Amino acid sequence: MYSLCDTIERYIMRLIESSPDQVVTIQRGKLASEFDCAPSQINYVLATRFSVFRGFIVESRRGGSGYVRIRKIPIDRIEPIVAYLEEYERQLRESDVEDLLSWLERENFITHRESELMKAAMIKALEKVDDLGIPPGAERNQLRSRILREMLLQILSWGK
Amino acid sequence: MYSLCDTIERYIMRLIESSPDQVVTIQRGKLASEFDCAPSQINYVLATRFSVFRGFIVESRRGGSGYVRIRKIPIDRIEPIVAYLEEYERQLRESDVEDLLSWLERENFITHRESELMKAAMIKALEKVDDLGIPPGAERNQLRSRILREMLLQILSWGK
DNA sequence: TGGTAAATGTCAGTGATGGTCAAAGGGGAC
DNA sequence: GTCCCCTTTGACCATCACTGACATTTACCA
Repeated sequence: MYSLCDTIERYIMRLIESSPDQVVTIQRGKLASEFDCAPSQINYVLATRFSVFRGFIVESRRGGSGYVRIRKIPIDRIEPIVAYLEEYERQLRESDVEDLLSWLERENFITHRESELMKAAMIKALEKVDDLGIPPGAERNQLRSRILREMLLQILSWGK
Repeated sequence: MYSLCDTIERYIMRLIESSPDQVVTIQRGKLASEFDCAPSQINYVLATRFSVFRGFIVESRRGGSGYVRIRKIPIDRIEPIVAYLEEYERQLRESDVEDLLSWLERENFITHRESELMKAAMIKALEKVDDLGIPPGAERNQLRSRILREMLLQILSWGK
């Protein structure tokens, strides 16, 4: 039932976890031929599974001796996250929210239950509010951001 | 006389019961062709027989290697929440929210932190959303109600 | 200096899933 | 027979995985 995408994700994740610095450097072409897939498939995995909202930073270099480096972001303070969110407020999609929450959960800022609660408020509750005059799109994403912002500030006040 | 709906229900139920974790993962298309019916029939079965109110959680993923996962949840003493949920579908003032949350907390349905999170989403976040075209009053109360509803459903799925 | 080989990035397109909703179908109570 | 509620279907939509053509960047060497 696992897709190739899932398999590659778990492979990279294992590499990172077994690294002392939570960093791994790979070569896109080599990895692609190991898994017998198109090189761009690796980019897809990186984009969907190792995004900033999931707590990773991906750097790369092209050309001769090029590489892709995936780094797990260490967080011990949550303020930078709030700042980051305020900067990108207008572009916060549902999937970004989900990714961020699972990151916060993984880092023990919030419990699984708290994550589920927040998801309910920011995703489920906003799925069908057209009748309240809140159509899908920018406006709804902004409302979502407001709710997230307040909840994060609440979490911030707890400390870790 | 069993309907197709009943047959599929019992089939899924057997799968769940014979699973150690009370979880089963299926593919909508495959199941539909096994029972030689429209795929949406599966959705109907899920919606009518495996709802939260009957003690199940259904997750799914679309696209290639998509799936539908049905999980049985332990439910215990959740009737008061359901009752509240159905009664207060309409509108909720801030004070209503406060009252409900302190009750839920007192009854150990939620923790203090969870209560604070919910307050952040339903009170603080909705204090200044005029610029998003959501003026104070009925409309905002309805939005608050939607958020509460989804969060309560989430709590309900946890049991106690 | 400039050209070439070797990497990675981007993006739109395709196929495979599952979701939604309105409308048709069917069986029992009366 | 009629009505009503539950079932069942089909058309259409949304999402996800994956690919391939093409673009961009870099190192190295003549």
